[in-house]
Amino acid sequence: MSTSQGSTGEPRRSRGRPRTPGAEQRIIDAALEEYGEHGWSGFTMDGVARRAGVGKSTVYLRWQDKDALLTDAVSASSDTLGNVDTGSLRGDLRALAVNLFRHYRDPAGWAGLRVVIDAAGAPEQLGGFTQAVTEVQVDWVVQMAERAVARGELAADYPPVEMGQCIYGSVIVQTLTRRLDGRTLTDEEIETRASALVDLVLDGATT
Amino acid sequence: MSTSQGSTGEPRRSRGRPRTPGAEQRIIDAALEEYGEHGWSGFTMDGVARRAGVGKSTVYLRWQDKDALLTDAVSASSDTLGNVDTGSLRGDLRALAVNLFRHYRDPAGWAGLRVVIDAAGAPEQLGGFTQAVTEVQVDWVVQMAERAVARGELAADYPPVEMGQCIYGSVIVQTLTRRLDGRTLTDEEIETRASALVDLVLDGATT
Amino acid sequence: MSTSQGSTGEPRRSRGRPRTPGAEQRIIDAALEEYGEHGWSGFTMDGVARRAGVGKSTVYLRWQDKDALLTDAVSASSDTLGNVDTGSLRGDLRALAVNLFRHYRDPAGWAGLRVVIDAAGAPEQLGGFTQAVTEVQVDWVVQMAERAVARGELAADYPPVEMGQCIYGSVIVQTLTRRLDGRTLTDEEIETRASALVDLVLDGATT
Amino acid sequence: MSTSQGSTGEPRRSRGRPRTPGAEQRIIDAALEEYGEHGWSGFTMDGVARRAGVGKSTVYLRWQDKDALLTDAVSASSDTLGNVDTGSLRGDLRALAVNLFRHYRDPAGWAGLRVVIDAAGAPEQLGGFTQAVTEVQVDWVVQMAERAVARGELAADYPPVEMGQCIYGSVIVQTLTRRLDGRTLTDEEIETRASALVDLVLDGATT
DNA sequence: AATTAATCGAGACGGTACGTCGGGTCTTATG
DNA sequence: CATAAGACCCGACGTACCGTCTCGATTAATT
Repeated sequence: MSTSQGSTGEPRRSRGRPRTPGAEQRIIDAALEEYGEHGWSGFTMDGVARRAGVGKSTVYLRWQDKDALLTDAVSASSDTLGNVDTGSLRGDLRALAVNLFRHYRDPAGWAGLRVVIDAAGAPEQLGGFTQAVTEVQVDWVVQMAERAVARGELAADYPPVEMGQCIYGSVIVQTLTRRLDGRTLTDEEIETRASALVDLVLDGATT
Repeated sequence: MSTSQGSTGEPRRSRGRPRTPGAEQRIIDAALEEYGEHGWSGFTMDGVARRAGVGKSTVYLRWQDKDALLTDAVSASSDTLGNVDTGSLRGDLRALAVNLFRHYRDPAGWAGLRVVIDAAGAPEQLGGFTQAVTEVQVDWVVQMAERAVARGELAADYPPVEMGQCIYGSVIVQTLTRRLDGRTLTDEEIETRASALVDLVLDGATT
Repeated sequence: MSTSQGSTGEPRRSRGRPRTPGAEQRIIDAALEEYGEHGWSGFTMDGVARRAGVGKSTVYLRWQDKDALLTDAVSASSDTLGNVDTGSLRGDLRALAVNLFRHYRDPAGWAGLRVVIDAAGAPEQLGGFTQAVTEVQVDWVVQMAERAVARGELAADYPPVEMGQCIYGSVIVQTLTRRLDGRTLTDEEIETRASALVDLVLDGATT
Repeated sequence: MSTSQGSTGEPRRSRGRPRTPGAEQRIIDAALEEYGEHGWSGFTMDGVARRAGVGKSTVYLRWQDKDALLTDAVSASSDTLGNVDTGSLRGDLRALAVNLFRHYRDPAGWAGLRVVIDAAGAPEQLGGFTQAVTEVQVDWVVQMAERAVARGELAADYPPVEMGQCIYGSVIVQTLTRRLDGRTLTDEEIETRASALVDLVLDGATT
């Protein structure tokens, strides 16, 4: 997901001094912390560099600009949200919803949402990123649904994409609403809401 | 929704030169156009003032800062989204979903979403606004559901807030995804998706 | 000599807010002080702006870059060096030499010399400036010599430009040499050296 | 004159890879060319290293910093300026003046002047260098004068230092002025000016 | 009619952050 | 070991924008 290097396991060593190993991660961590503390306006490249104990040029050597850094920092923390397999569709969806609630509860996850919105507003520049974040998350639901179909829990012709969108979107809206009064959801609330959400999506409102 | 003055139809004339009548609207239009063309990073107050043919002080006389202007410009276009009454719950929800899709399809509505995200990230500053935008939209669903309960379409104990969150959120996620490849949804697609979404919410996935 | 405005007494008022009157001078003073304290490497635009109590944009609104500011600041302090008229050629030249010695003794004057050297190295960019500083100073000697010719002190056909170059140059070289051991010339030394210099130029070495 | 190592012809071989033979000279040449083309502001160590086809560390291995490199590059070409003996004082001085004119005409010599100015501005760091360049040059005049005294051309009590300063300084000022219009002196002009200068210094203006 | 006061366009102002660049140091793989 | 390459930290550069301010010029409502 990183902008800075291809994932091809190229063992080729370049000539000069190699890039400091820990720097990448230290910068990303610093970026998330800075964003969490100061919000978007107050998120400074100088601040990130200082907190990471790194020169600004070291940051700009790896990321093109502020957006690219935040983008990368943010997508690093949303990779494993959907890696669940509880044996039942309802269980899988509940676990996913809980993970999503927790992810968007903390500033890093929230920052990701901000970046996604930006990216969608300027798709020619950041298009690839949003795909990585958004569609991947919807995809997990598709995989869960396929397992459910294989188990006979779900009709084969049911399009699961809409379910994913509902769950993903509902979590966002609820987090949005909940952040307004300055507080965030407790773990118990998250469990309750996740169950209600999944029940609605699976059983419908008119049952 | 304007920040600058109460809506009380006060006919009282102040002493000095009255504010130029068209200015308010010209500025809002300019703001939406600038945002639509350049996105957030590229949306500058100087740019808005120049495009509106107005001095910067004229803008700052009416809005406190950049956020307030964008907020106002944006929320002016989202007031009537839920004013529908088709006689059936399914029809109401479909109409609402269609309106939401259309709203978030153009840059003005999209900008609103960004402002909401920002506001939620800094609730102490912009909290009031997000309430106006977010909860109001969910509220419409509540009213629709109440009418449906009165008509006997829906069980009285069913909590409609989740339905609103699902619909609202799903539209957001779908718009997000759709903006990625540089194109937006056609009206036909919107109709199809709105129906599918409402069916899912009303009937559930496991029917 | 200022880069920022023509000297034509144009009473025409421009439209916006007029430039703060004292700013120009405050910035120049700050520049000379900063240069005097920290030298060239250590002479910072941020430092100048801060010391002058002024934003950086205010500085860059008036001067194109660092060089232009230092150039202007420096040439402002060398305008009256040759305004002397003692009644005799020898007296005039002595007064000029004393003034030059004193001028190059303090950091502001010295900075001017550096700028002149730079300018001569890149004449396409700063050519006009060096003329203002260098040739004007030589010119003073020409005027002194003309007065001397009118008084009958000097042969009419004697080219005075060489005299000016000798005096100007000798002061530079002596100041150069003297700054090496970390100390500068006292006023008495200046008087002595000025006399010796003028005597040499007027009477020659082989008298 | 190199900063990096004594000139003692030590035939002792050190242990590792020997220094690339041509590097020293290639770097010096590159430095002079870079200075000649871009002037002081535009003279960068990266540029020198690249032009010399050498790593930056190779440069810093031999010279302590930018000043040291330029200093060295520059002083290599000013060693033999005063090695003249024509048999008469007037002839010696003329030859010296001609050499000086020629020296300061090309960028290398000019760069030396710039370095001298810098050095005088920060004597604690570069003091030794300026002495080497400045006083040595004045010294030549002293030696010429001593020979002249021995020949009976000059009164024994006449202080020759002032003569040297006059000649040295006048050449600088004239070169300064001449570089302004983008052109430099021709050899004929140099001869003429050298003669006029020496005549002034030897015979005085009031003869 | 004269006065008063709010608003207007324009643009300078003090700040702050941007992304770039250069200096001088450090750390590798390669001779 | 020395070298070449180039990443590293630092800090200044010149630019852009924010939100404020100060002008002269309008434009009513009030004297």
